[in-house]
Amino acid sequence: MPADARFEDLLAGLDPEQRRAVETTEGPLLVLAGAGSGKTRVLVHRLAYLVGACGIPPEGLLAVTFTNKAAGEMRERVEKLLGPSADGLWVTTFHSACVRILRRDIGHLGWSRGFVIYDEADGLATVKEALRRLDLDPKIHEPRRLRWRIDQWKNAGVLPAAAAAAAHDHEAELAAEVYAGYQRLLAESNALDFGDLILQTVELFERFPEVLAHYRRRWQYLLVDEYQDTNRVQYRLVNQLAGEHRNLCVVGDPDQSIYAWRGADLRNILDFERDYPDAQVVKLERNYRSTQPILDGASAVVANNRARKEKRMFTDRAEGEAIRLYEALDDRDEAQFVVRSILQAVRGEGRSFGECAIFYRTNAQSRPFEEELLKYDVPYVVVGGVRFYERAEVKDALSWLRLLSNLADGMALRRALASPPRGIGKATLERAEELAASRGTTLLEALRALAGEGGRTAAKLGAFLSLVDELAVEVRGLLPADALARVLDRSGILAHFEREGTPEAEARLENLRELLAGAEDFGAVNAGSGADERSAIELFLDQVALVSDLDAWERRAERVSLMTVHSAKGLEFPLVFVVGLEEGVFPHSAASHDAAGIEEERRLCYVGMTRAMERLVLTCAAERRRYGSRSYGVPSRFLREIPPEVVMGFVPGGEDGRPVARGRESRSLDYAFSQDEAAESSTLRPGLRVRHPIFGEGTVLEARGLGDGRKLEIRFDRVGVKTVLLRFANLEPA
DNA sequence: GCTATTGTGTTCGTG
DNA sequence: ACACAATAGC
Repeated sequence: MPADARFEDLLAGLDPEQRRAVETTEGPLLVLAGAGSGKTRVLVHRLAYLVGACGIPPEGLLAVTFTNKAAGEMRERVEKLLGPSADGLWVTTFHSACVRILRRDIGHLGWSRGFVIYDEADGLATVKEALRRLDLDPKIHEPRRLRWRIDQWKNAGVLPAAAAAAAHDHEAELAAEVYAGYQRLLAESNALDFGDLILQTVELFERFPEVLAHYRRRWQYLLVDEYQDTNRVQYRLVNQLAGEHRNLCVVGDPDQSIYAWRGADLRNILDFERDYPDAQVVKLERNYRSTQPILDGASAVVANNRARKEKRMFTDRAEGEAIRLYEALDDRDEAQFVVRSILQAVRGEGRSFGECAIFYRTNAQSRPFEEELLKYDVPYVVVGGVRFYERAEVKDALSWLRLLSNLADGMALRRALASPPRGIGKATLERAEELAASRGTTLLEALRALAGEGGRTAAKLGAFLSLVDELAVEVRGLLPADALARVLDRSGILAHFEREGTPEAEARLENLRELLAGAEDFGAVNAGSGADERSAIELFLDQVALVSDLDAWERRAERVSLMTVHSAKGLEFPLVFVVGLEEGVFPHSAASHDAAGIEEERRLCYVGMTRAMERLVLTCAAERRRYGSRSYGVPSRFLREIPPEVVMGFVPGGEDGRPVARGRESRSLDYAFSQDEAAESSTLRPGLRVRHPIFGEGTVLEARGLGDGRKLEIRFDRVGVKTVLLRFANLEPA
C-alpha cells in the first residue's frame, strides 16, 4: 500500500510552509528550519515525495546528514512511507558517502582501495612519527596542537603545498612541513584520516572530472541537512555535485551553528542565496516541540547575538510551566537537586526516567551526576566521553583485524605487535622503522628483514610474523565475528587478560565480549548485502571507524540520558536539565576569547534549551571542583538574558535542606550583580582606552560598584582624573 | 625489555 | 583528581 502512495498521503499533516519545502523540488532551495519546527518530518516527506509522487528513481537521490543516527532515523521513516520502493536511496553521512565513493575511485589519487581510516589516536601517533622523521622535538612542537592545525587545514580544504605557500613565519612553515610529512606517512600506510575522507573526495572530483560526472549523473537531487555545520570542504563537495542540475536543497538553522571550532563555516548557509541567486527560501518558524515559556526563554537568549539573521519562532503551546532555575551551593548540591527533581517527577508526576535528560558543557561534568544517580539506583546512560571503539583493548583487537586486511597498516601493526606483550619492544621497533624509511618498504617488510638476522628477538619476531601470515589466510572470507573470535584466541589477547584476573582485566574482557556481540549483530544485518566485493570484515571496520557514541545511543524508556549539549543537538526530551551555567563553564572560558566565541556558546545554550518539550530546568553552582581544586563561579550571563517573567527561581537553604522557591522574579540580587560584574569586568577593565563624549579620550584606572551603580575612575588626557557613572557616561572604546 | 615511579597536562565540543 | 606518558631502575 505505501508503495503507491499518492501525493496527498505524502503531504498529509504538513503545515503550509512545510508543504512548500516538500513540493519545491526543482532548483536550489534553502530551508531555514528553526528548532523544533518539524525539520526531520519535512526531510522525510521530501524524499518520499520525490520518489513516490515525482517518480524520481531512488538511486537518483542523495541525502546527507552529520550523524549515522540522524541518517538511520531518516532512512527508516522514508522506508515506512515508501516501502520497498525506497531501495537504492542514499541517506547517509558525509563521511560514509565519501568512504563509499573513495572505495570505488580512490585509485586515481594513488591510494589503494583497501585504505584504512585512522582515528584521532592514530593521527596523533602519525604526527609524532612525522616529527621524529623531521628531527623535531615534540616538546617544542606539541603533537596535539599540530594535529589540530592539520585538521583545520583539511577542513578548510588546504593541501600541504598550499599550507607551505601561505606560511609567513617560521612556525607556520614548520607546521606545513609536518603536515606534508604526516600526509606522506598516511600514504605509506595506505591510510586516510577523517579530514581526508572529505578532502580527498573533493580532490578526486576536481582532478578527475569524469569521475565527478559519473556521480553527477547518478544523483539528480541533493539534500543536505544541518547545512549550518558544514565546513568549507563539505561546501565544495556539495557544490561540485550540484554543479549542473542545481537541484540542491539545504536545510539548516544559523542559530544552531555550534561547530565553528571544527571548521564549520556559517558563510555556507548565510551566503546560499548569493551562491544561488535563483534560490527559493522557506522559513519554518512554527515550533511544535516546546511550551511558550521555554521558547521565550531560549529565543531571548539567542536574540543577544549580533551576527544573526532575525527569526521569530512561535508556538501554539501557550500553556506550560515556567523555566526553573536553581542556584546551587556547589556541584554536589547541583547534582543532588537535579536527581531529586527527577525522582520527584517520576514518583510524583508519573514521568519516566527516559523522559529526562541532563546536558552539560563538558564531558568532565558528568561525574557528580553519575554518583548521585547511582546513589538512588536511578538507571542512566552517559553518551560520549571515552568512546567504546577507542578503548585500548578494543583498539588492540580491531588493530589485528585491520592489519590482517591491510598488511601496510603500520599503525595497526604496532598495536598488534604489542598486544599482548611479546617481548618485542621499542628498540626493535625503532630499528624496523629506520629500515623501512631508508629502504622505502612497509614496516612489516622491515620486520621480516630483522627476523632473518637471528638472535633471541629475531626468534620472537619470527613467531609473531608467522602468526600474522597464518591468521591472514585463516581469516579470509570469514564473517567479522568469527574472524574476531579467532584473532582474540590465536593472538593470545584473551589468555593475557584471563591470566591477569584483576577486576580491571575482567572489565576489559567484558568490553571484548561486547565488541564480539557487536560484530555478530553486524554480520546479521549485513548478511544479505553480499553484492559488495569488499569483504565483510572490511565493511565492519569501515562501520566501526565511522560510528560515534551517539549513534549507538537509543532512547530507552527507563534510563536518564546524560550528554554534552553538543551531542544533544537534534534530540528532544520532555524534561531537560541544562547544568553548570556559570561564567567560564558555560560559556566556556576557552571559547570566550572573542565575540564570535561567545556567540557560538550562546547558540549552544539555545540548542540546549530548545531540546526541552515541557520542563526546562537550569542550574548553576557557586562553587565547583575543577582540575581537582575548588573554583568559584559566577552565574552565566545567559541566565540573565532570560526574561524574569518566564523563570521560577529556587535556592538552597530550606529546613531539611530542601530548595526554596523564590517566586517568579526574585532571582537573588547578588546574583544579578555578579552577572553585571562578569559582563562588565571583561569589557571595562583597568588599562582600557575609552572615549567620553565631553571629556575626550582617557584610560580606565579602576572600576567600582555593580549594575546601575557601577562607577569608573578614568584619567582623561585633557581634564585629568574623573569618576563617572557607567550608566550615563556613554563611553565607547577609543 | 619490562615495571614502578614520577611528572605532566587535562577538560571545549565531534566524525 | 586523574589518566597517561616519560623516565629510571632493574
